[in-house]
Amino acid sequence: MKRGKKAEKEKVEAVEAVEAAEGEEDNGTAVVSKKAKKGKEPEAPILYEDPPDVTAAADGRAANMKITSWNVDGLRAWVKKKGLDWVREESPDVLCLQETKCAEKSLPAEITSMPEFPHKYWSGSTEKEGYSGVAMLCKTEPLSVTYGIGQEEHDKEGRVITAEFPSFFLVTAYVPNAGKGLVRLDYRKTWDVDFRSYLSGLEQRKPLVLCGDLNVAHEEIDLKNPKGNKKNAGFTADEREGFSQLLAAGFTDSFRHLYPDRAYAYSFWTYMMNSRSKNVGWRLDYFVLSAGLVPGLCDSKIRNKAMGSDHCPITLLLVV
Amino acid sequence: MKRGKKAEKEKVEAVEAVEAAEGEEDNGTAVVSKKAKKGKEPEAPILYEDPPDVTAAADGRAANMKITSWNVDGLRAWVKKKGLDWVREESPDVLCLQETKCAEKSLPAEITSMPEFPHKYWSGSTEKEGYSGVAMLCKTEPLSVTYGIGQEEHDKEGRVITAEFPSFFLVTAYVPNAGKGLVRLDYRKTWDVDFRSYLSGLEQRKPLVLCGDLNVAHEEIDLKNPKGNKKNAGFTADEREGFSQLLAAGFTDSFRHLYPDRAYAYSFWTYMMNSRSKNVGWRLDYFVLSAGLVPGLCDSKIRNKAMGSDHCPITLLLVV
DNA sequence: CTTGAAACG
DNA sequence: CGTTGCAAG
Repeated sequence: MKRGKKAEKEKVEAVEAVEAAEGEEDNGTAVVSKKAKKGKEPEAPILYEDPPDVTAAADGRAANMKITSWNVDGLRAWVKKKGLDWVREESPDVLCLQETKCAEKSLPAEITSMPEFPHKYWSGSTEKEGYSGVAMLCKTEPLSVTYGIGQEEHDKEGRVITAEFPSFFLVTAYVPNAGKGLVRLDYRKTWDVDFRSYLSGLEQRKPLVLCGDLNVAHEEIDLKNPKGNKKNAGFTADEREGFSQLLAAGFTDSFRHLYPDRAYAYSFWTYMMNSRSKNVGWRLDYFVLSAGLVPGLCDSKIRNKAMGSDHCPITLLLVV
Repeated sequence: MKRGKKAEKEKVEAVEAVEAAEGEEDNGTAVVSKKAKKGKEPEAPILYEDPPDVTAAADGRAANMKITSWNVDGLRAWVKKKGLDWVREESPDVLCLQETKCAEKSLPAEITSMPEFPHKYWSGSTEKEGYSGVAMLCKTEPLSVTYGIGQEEHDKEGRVITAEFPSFFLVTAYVPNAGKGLVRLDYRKTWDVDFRSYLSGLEQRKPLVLCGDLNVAHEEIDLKNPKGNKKNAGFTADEREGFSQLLAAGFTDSFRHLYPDRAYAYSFWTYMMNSRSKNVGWRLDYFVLSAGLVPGLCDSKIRNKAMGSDHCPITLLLVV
C-alpha cells in the first residue's frame, strides 16, 4: 500500500546539487563541501517534515502497538538533554535504544525507575566500557527476552535484544559501523550474513519486527549525498547489498514500503558541519517487518524534530 | 618586615577541627570528611580575605614591577571562563601561567594576539600533548629567555621558563606533582635537588624571582588539613623539606615573610567536595625572592576571588 | 562535532 | 570534580 505519491512529487523537484565527494571522512562527514564551490551559491537547505501519523492499517484496523527506536548516542548525555521527556510525550508501548554507551550499574535513576516501562532489558559491551549497548523498555512483559544472536563472535558488544511477544518477535539492533577507512567492513560483512541468518531463523517461528540503527542507507534516496559516499561507511556497495539481501529474504522496509519516493527523509545527521540544520543526513534507522506483519502496518514515522542525539527517533504504528 | 601581626590574631582564633585523614586520595581530596562525623556539627567555613595591596616597599619606594602567576589548569578552558578579563583588570607587567595543557599551535587567538603583552613565551610538554606546560607574557621585552633548567631529564615536560630582565631573573615553574599514591615522589625529590641547584646557579649572576605552582604546602599553616595530608602529594616531609632547603639556600617566601602568622590563606582548592566554597585549600603558589630583592618587596597577594581554575592567581608588587 | 573513559591533578 | 587528548562514530 504505497502512499502519498502525488504529494511527494512536489517536494522532490528541488535541485539535487552535484556535490562532489571531498576528503576521506566517513558516514556523512564528507557529505558537504566545507566552502561553497567556485561561483556556486550555498543552496537553500531542503528540509523534511514527516506528515501526520496514520493510525489505522489499510484494512481499517486501528493500530494497537506503538514501538519507538532511537540511537541515543550516549544514554547519560541523552537523559540530561531531556530525551525522556520526549519519550513520555510519545508514549510508545516499547522503547528500543541503541548506543547507550553505559554499563548497567551506571544507568541514571531517571530511566531505571521509569514507571511507564516496568520491564526493562539492557545489553552492554562486555569488553569496552562506554561502547555500543542497546536497551528495550516495555509497558507489558514479553514472554521471553534473549540477548545477542547466539554467536560468541558477535555477542560481546551488546548489539541485539530480542523480545518475544504473543504474536511477534521484536528485535532491536545496533549494527556494527564499518568504520573510518572501512577498517571494519570485513567484520560488518560477516555480521550481515550471520545476523540475516539469525533473523530468518526467528522468522520461522513467528513473524518479527526488526528495529534500530542498521548503519546503512539502502538506496541513493536514503541519504543526501549518495555520490560522495560510495566509499564511506554506511553506503558501500557491500553494506547496501547486505540490506538488499535481507529484504530478499522476505522482509520489508516499512518506511520505504509506505513511501517509495519520499526523499530527504533522514534519521541521522553528523554533528559536524551543521549537517542537521541543513538536513544533510542519512536514513540509517529502520523498522523492518516480516511479510506477515505488513498488512497490519499503519505507519512508519521519522520523528526528526526530536533532539538529544545525532539520530532522531523513529516510531512504528502497527496492528498485531 | 613582618606585617599585620595584630590583625592576624583575631582571625586565627577559630576552631581548628580535628579532621582525621580519611581515604587514600591525594592533594586535598582526603582533606575533608564526606559526612559530618558522629555528633559533630558541620563547622562554619573559615574564609579568607586578602587585605588591600601595599604598593610601596618598607623604605617608601613605590612598586615598579607587578607580576602575576596563575596555574590555569588548562589554558583553553580558562580562556573560555574569562580568565583573560581578570588579567586585563589586574594588568601585571608580567603574566606567568602554569598547566597550560596546550600545544603552541592550539593556543586560542584571544591570548596569542593579546596586545597588552607583546612578548610571549610558551613551553609545552614535548611528550604528552595536553600535559603540563607554562607560559610567560611580558609588557616589555626581556633581555633573554630560556626554557627548562638545562637538564635533559627534566626539560621534556614544559615546566620552566626563565626571563632575564635588567636587574633580575624571573623564573616561572610548574613543579612536578608527586602523584596519587606518591608514585612520582622519587622523581620529585630529584627535581627538587636539581631545580634548587639551577636557581642557585642563576642567583650567582643576578637576583631572581621564582614564581609558580611549586606543588608544596610548606608548613601546617599553609593548608587547611595538615594532619590528614602528611602522606599525600604536596605535604610529605620530603616535599616540605625540599622547600625548606630552598629557603636555606638564601631565598625568601615573600608571602610568609610579610605575613608570618596569616592562616587560611590558600591558592588551591580541589574541585572535589566543594572545597573552595568551604576554603579547604592549600597554599601551593609562591613568589620566592633572592635576598637582594627583599628590600624592594612591596606586597605578595593572593587573589582568591578570581575564578577560572582550581588555583587562584597570586600577584607580586616589587621595586626593582 | 559529540560521547565516554582514561590519565592526571 | 574538571581538564585534556583519545577512540569511536
